[in-house]
Amino acid sequence: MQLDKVVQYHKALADPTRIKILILLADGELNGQVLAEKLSVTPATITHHASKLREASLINERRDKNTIYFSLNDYFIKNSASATEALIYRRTNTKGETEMLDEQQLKARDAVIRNFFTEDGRLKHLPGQLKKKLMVLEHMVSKLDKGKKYTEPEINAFIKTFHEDFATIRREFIMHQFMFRENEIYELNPAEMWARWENLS
Amino acid sequence: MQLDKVVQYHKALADPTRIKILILLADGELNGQVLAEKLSVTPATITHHASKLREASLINERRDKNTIYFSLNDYFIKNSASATEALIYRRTNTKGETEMLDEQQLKARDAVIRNFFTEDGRLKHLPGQLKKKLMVLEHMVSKLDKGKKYTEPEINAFIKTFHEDFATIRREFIMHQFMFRENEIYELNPAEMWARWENLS
DNA sequence: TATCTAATTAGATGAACATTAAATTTTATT
DNA sequence: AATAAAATTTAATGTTCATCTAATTAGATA
Repeated sequence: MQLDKVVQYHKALADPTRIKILILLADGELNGQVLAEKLSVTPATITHHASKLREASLINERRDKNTIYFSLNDYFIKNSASATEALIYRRTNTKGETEMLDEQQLKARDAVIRNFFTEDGRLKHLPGQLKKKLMVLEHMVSKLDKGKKYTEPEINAFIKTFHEDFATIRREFIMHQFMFRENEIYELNPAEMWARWENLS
Repeated sequence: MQLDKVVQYHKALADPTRIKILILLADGELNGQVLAEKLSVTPATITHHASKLREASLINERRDKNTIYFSLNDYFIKNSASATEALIYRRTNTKGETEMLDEQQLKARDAVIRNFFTEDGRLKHLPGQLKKKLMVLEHMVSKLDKGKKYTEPEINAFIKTFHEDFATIRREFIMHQFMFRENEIYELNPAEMWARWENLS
């Protein structure tokens, strides 16, 4: 269940030492000893915090000889927050207010789809802007069957009908929780798809 | 220091029971007993969690006779996350991606304003949709002087130039933190107004 | 005033967790 | 093979915290 993920993410950020680590890493990668020095704690403490940050996908690690350098996983930091929101405001838009803005939103989405896909339905490239990217991902994922389980090669093949770089896009599917992965099997997130980017805004 | 605030906010969300409370409140206000019942905990536990959520400004409370009803503080839930980001990445927006959607957002806002106000600037009614409501509230509040202090009758009179139901709208101002109230004196929230709903999207 | 209901407080318990020192592991260097 | 450097693990300690029960407070009603 995704509740655990959200809790885990916030736990990771619910400690001053860990926040300070992230702030330090925002200026560039650092190794454990240096972090320990700067924060006046022992290396063991850094190891401890690093594992929590790693489990929440907030940092990356790179080994060079004996030394492990930590760096921010900007991507997750920027996007995990919206997962909380999406969890809290899960329900679809209940009130029947279908006014102009909604129509414009629909138009905007169509424009984005037309803009980022070719006539024969191939993806040109992933949008940089979060909201547009979500629209694009949602468009692709909407072609999958709800409830059906897919193997990784199947998912790869599916994505390749849109774009060569299946690895990146597959990662985006997971990261934005359009899909779940459980022991090598992929499945669509049962939540309403449209609610995703509409509720974010 | 703002680090504490950020840590406090994430601590508030770093517990499954509290997340569940927020999810329940997303469907509308509930009192302590009902929450306790739905979550299979004692009322004392709810009191405990409510105080944490309150300290992080994630919920509002309303008293009716013996009963206290809790509701979401949507505004804080949506915006506190970006405070974390701002703390970690002190620098401003680097990417120059100014594409179509932003322009459409501006157009959309204008459309909402035109839609909910008459030609002579009166408010027809408050939108039900959060985003639109924020636009409408911001539009009104932008006519007030930043830094100036207002008495309650002054605020009421001001609101009545837009709409008869000053009580509701005044409450909305406070609830969505466009204004502060401190011993019967009202004042504009010094935060940038535009940042408010733009950051939501 | 007495009574009812909802909420809060106080104190207790057990689990989770941040931190450290000391021992161990990993990887590279001589 | 021996040594050095960085990271990790282990075990211990003290703190924070979620939860409960029982007692108390606050507000409303009869």
